Amino acid sequence: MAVPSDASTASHSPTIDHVAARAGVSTATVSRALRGLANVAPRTQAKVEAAVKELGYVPLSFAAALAGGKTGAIGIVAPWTSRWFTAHLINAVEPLIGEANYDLILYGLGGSNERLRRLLNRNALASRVDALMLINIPLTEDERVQMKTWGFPIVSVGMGHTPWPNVEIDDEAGGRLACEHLLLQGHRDIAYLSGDRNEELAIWSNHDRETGIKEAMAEAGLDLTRVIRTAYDMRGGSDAARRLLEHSDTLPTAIIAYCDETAFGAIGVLREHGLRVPEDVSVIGIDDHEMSSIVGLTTIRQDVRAQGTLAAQIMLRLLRGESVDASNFQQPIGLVERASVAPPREHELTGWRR
Amino acid sequence: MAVPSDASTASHSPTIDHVAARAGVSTATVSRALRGLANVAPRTQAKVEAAVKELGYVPLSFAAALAGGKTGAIGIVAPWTSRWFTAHLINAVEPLIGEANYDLILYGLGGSNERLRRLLNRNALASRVDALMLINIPLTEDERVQMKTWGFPIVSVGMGHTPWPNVEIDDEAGGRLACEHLLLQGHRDIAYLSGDRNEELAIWSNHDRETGIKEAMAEAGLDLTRVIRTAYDMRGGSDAARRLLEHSDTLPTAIIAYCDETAFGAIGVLREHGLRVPEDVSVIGIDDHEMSSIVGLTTIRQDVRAQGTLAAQIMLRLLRGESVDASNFQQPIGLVERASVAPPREHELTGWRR
DNA sequence: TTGAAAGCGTTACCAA
DNA sequence: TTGGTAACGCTTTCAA
Repeated sequence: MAVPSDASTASHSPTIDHVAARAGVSTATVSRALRGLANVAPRTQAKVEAAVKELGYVPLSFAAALAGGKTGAIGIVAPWTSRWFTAHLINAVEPLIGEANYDLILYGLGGSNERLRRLLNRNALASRVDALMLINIPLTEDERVQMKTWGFPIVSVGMGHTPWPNVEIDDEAGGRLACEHLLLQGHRDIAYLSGDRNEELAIWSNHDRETGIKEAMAEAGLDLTRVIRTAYDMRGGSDAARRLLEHSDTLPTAIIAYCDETAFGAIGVLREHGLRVPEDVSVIGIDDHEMSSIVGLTTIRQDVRAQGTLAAQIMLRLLRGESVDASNFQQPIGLVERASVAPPREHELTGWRR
Repeated sequence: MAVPSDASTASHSPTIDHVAARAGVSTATVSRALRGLANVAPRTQAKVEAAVKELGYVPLSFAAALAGGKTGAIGIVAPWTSRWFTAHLINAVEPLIGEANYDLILYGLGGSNERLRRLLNRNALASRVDALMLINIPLTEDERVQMKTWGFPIVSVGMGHTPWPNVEIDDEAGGRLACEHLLLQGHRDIAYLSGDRNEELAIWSNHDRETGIKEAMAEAGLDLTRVIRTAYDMRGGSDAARRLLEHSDTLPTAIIAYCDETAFGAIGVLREHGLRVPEDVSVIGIDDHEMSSIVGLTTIRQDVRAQGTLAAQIMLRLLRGESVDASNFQQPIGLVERASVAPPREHELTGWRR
């Protein structure tokens, strides 16, 4: 490449060749010096650094990517970006990625399964990032096989896929724990405000929570007969509660919500209908959303931030070529008792009649 | 470039040259066909498309970036990514960006002013994206001048910078509206749970809201003497309320919170101290967070989603080379009355004594 | 420890 | 409407 005879005249950003000319060394040497490779004499290193500073040189990331095969970016694929779990996960991951000097490319899917398929099927992703974090992303067998050919680190959170490491909680245990707490308080008529079958992108965590609940019920000799399917957020919780009130002759004495946001939505509707929580209906969630302490919601706690930090650390290890010692990283959960669960009342409900 | 004689033998991803060989046309023609440029015969177009499909070819974005100068990515710079405003804004922006076939590179700053400076001062950003959206980002004059040389579309939300278009609400009017509502109810002793001076990254919206409040107070012949500075989130609200309770001999009759999340935090602490909202203290927020309807928080509503959509549309227009007809897009706000504001009680506070 | 030069996969220009 | 070919700015041999 031709180096302008007078670098200071350059109208555009300086290139590595300008730096080389300025420092009186070759392009290759600048490249090595800048990336901290061995075999660069201290004096040379200093000259290069000085030239870089004087020129205000910044490497063009995609030129480096083209030549070196590394993009300097990490992709995060998530069904949604603003719901509680994902928003907080991204927030935890982002500083670690930034400090490791990677860009974070966010592939939000707006809940669309079709957008996910398009993203994965075109191999576009493979050339755009050096590593991928999948947040609650289901994969078909074909996709999984194809992604293995991509040959860069993949880490998942929530839904796991062999052979990649996965950070998760035990959703089944979560559902069970929530249900057992209600049973212990004496509840027998329990409803589950579940995720929607059509919202395919979070289907497994929901499935597992439901399984846990069913198991706990079964152990108490009961059936989970009331399951309302709805979206995984506050609005979904409201809709579900509304349907529960409209289509049932009797009210359950307790409600388990897929997550805290669903619980909030449900509580709002219950109150609108003049029902008190927990006097008339108990409600328990899963997550421990910050708002839960304000609302007084009893819930099963999970630590998203810890999950995000761990997933990011694993990813960065893999990017450095180090290995990780397990493929499944299960994070603890626990019951947080607050004010939204109480023993069922024995007398008739006052204040609510269909 | 040499084209493998037997393309099907290619071990790695097919390149544009493979496609060209397969379709029996030149590289240049494939490039044109793929980008939908004019001057490609329908037959040729069809041949190329067929070859692309058979080979599963996907263009390498950074090779295109290097040659064509377009990165295919849009950057979003935001102080935080998980707080209500930003999370919802990103959520609104992201599908529009995705559908326009741009990647979204998220530069979260973890609230760190220093990270912002580093990001802007190295011209790295300039080469990584085709356009930039700044969410509540303050710019020094030097930075602003330098960024003008970047020569690609910039759109901001919240804090605006000439000459770029800005989407915002009138924060001053918001503060005023909140305060006037309280004054109308008869409140005279009002506290403002304000943002922290040290959290430099949202300082202006807070400043404006505070100004609006002061003006409203002044018009009623009052001074805003109680201002507690704290972080812009729930925890900040809790801290501020705690300090208010600990350091004051008397309680204000009403509290204006910088935003709804701050209000939630404050309400939690008030309740912990046995104080009822609104019987003992009225609380008003700004935002209309989804949780506000559950908590019954009176607030000043703003529509984040609309702001995000508008900002994204403006950005995409600019990217298409179209012009926008204004530089300031002010979005409406409005009072939402719920249950957290009531007239002040005349008698002494019961249930709370320092 | 350094330099010269050949790629990396695309776009853009100029001719045909 | 097409093809040949020189960039684009960096990394990576291979030799020196």
